[in-house]
Amino acid sequence: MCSEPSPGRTARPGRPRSAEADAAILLATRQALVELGWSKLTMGDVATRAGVAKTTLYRRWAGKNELVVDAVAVLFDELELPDLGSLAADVEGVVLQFASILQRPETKTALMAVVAESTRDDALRGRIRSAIVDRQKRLVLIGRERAQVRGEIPYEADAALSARHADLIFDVVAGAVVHRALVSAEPVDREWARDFTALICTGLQTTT
Amino acid sequence: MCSEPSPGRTARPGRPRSAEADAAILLATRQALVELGWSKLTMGDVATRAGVAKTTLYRRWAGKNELVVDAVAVLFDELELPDLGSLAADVEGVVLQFASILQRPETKTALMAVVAESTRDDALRGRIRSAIVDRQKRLVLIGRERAQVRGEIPYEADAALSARHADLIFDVVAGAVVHRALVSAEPVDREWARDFTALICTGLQTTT
Amino acid sequence: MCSEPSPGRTARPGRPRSAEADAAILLATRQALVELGWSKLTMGDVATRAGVAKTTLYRRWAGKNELVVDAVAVLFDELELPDLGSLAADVEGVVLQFASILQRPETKTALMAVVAESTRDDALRGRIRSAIVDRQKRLVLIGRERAQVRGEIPYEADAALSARHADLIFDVVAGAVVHRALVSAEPVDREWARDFTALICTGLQTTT
Amino acid sequence: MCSEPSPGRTARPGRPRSAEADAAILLATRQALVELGWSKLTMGDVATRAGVAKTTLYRRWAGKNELVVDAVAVLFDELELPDLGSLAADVEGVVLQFASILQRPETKTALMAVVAESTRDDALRGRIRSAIVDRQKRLVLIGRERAQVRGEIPYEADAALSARHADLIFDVVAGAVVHRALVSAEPVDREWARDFTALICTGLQTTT
DNA sequence: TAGTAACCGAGACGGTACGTCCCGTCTTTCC
DNA sequence: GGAAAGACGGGACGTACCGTCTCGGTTACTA
Repeated sequence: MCSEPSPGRTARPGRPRSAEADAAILLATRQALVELGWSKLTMGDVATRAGVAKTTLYRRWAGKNELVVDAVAVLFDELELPDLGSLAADVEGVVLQFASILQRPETKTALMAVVAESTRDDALRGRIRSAIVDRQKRLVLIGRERAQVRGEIPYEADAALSARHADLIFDVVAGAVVHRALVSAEPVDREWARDFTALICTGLQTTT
Repeated sequence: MCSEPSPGRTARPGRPRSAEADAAILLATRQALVELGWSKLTMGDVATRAGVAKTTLYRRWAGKNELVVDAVAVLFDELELPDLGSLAADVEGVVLQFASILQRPETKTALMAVVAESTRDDALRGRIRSAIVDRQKRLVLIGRERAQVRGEIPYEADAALSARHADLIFDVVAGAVVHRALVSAEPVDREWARDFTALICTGLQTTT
Repeated sequence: MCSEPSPGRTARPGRPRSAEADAAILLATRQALVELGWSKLTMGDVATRAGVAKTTLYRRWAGKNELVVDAVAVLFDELELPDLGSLAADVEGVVLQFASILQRPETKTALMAVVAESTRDDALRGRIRSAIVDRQKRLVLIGRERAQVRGEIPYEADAALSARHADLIFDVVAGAVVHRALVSAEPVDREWARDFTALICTGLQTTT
Repeated sequence: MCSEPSPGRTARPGRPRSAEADAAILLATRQALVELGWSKLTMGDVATRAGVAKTTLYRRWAGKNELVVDAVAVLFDELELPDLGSLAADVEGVVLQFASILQRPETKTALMAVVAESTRDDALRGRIRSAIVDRQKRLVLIGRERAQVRGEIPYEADAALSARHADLIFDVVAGAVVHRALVSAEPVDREWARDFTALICTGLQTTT
């Protein structure tokens, strides 16, 4: 979760940290996010909800940002990309899946907040990237490879170009969904997903 | 800036609010954003920088969120859409312009933060929309009409469909740029803008 | 209270209002003292109650202390000392009269407060003395002279000694009543007044 | 000082309150009273002087009134009543002792102020009574008993009457000294003490 | 089976910022 | 041209959290 100093050498002296406390804290954090939102969430309140002392909390996380990233990250583990038979169907599927996570009150209030904080905190940005962003980007890579296998989009031999293209797709898809959901504050429903897919799929199939 | 209940009835009794104070506060807010970032910015500090009492601040803005939205909003006024001769060139141009605003330290740290807050505050969302978002959406409408005149994209007779399409384009363009700049934290340079334009322009020309 | 447009003769033009304002302010001050007490009374509130601008208030009084002294002072004008036939009866009478003023909520809360302030403000002390204290001390002088005429207490030829004695009596009587009423917070009723009179009257008749 | 709910059960969980902080705060309060007086004394300033956070102050005292009562109360602990051989000498002694405390700048500015506040705050009045007033009333009881032993004043068999008489004496003595010192603002010197003693001693010896 | 080291809860600590109230002063406009 | 209305710079309020620091006590490995 946080710091595993020596994964093989689990035998540190003294009493080990309570695994239950970890789970209770993360759960309490998500509940507090739902009820209070990011800005009203406090460490002390989370500690109380989790039935834990504040010190226990600070022993594991450096602050609110880190705690919330970890608390929200697990929600992105449920992302999958079932093969729906075509590039368009896959894009539509991933858009809807991503949207369903973004609509949850805990992610809605937390995601933009930690991103905002990360603009001035490199360590936090790294944590967000590994805990949240990469979990989504994985889907782009999978879907792209699958489309190449299907022959819907061409192979790109140059690895660098290929990565650049994947990043572009990721920013376009994730950015559009986030913007629709949080800035425009309109629903990301099947209809919008279809419109969006129609807009970018021709581009996906013709560019690199 | 705040509320002008009756624009014609300017004659309220008592001493009128200082217009200089307004300007000084907004300037001080932007400076503080640059130096401290969103989370370390405090109302008291802004007041001190502006040479103004804290009460003067609270008389005009309900809190940090509202103040920052107004302080940052003016930066988006500089957005223009010169006719660069083609749809692709226009898209590329607006992407780069938008990106240049987003790269400024004051917008970078503030924009995501207020969006995050707005997920739990409808009034704030409305303020963001009118002060910032709509100022950009205007460009989409202009560019779209211009492309229709050029014959690059078809006319859409149905006004509702047309508006839906414009909203989609806006979410895709703005979302992608914001995501690239703030979440992925990679530069939105001419190269990326070209790649992005290439990706979506075919879609723009064929859909709706 | 403040503006009476009632009589029909509204007297629109002209100068007045200034004399009314004085009375309205002092009345409002007493009402505020009753409702809020000394420490919660504010200049702005008094101005509002009096239907007067704060500036009008500050033009006449330097601050809360001075205002309250003047507002409360008039209450001491009603003090009288009817000749009750004997020294003891006169003492008892003055004790009860003084007590009845002290029991009023506006004096109760204000008197000790301005005295406390006066320990660090000589001008205020002078104002209290002339506006309040001397109004009470007058009764001691009258009662003493009357008792001398009756032959209950001896004449004192030495004016300085005489003044010293009068001051002593004043401090004992006023001090005891104030202490009973405000510090011990017990009622100064007829019974207590009789006990008090019994205690000091022999002393009064034998000393100086 | 504050509340010791169960003197035997000293083992409350958590970090105990700092006794040093208590002492530092009370000392700082007295110093601030001397330098600034009651009305200019602020909680924040006291905290700073004591090298303590404002919250630490508010954790122990509800406000300025309560704090000042406790800070000043200890000064009254030095009151004693040495047997000076006669009722008159004892009265004169206690008057001078009491006066010497009242002349101190910290008591002078604070005592009347908290009494004034206590007229609208029953809890505060109780605190003043137990922390300050009762400490002095003790002396009356001692001196009275001593005089009875000496045969200077008669025994009073009725306990209720006896208590009433003691209260009366206390109000007269304390009230006169306070009034002389704080309202008349004249010195309570040996001469005044002698005059005062002469005035009331005959009464003391003949009544009740 | 005794030590010992790190854990645990509770809660006080020095701080910072909050948003409000009131101060006493200063415009501005109206009557 | 005096006074209402009300904004102004300023200071203190009492509160909420911050992240740290004792406390007394518990837990589990190690000697």
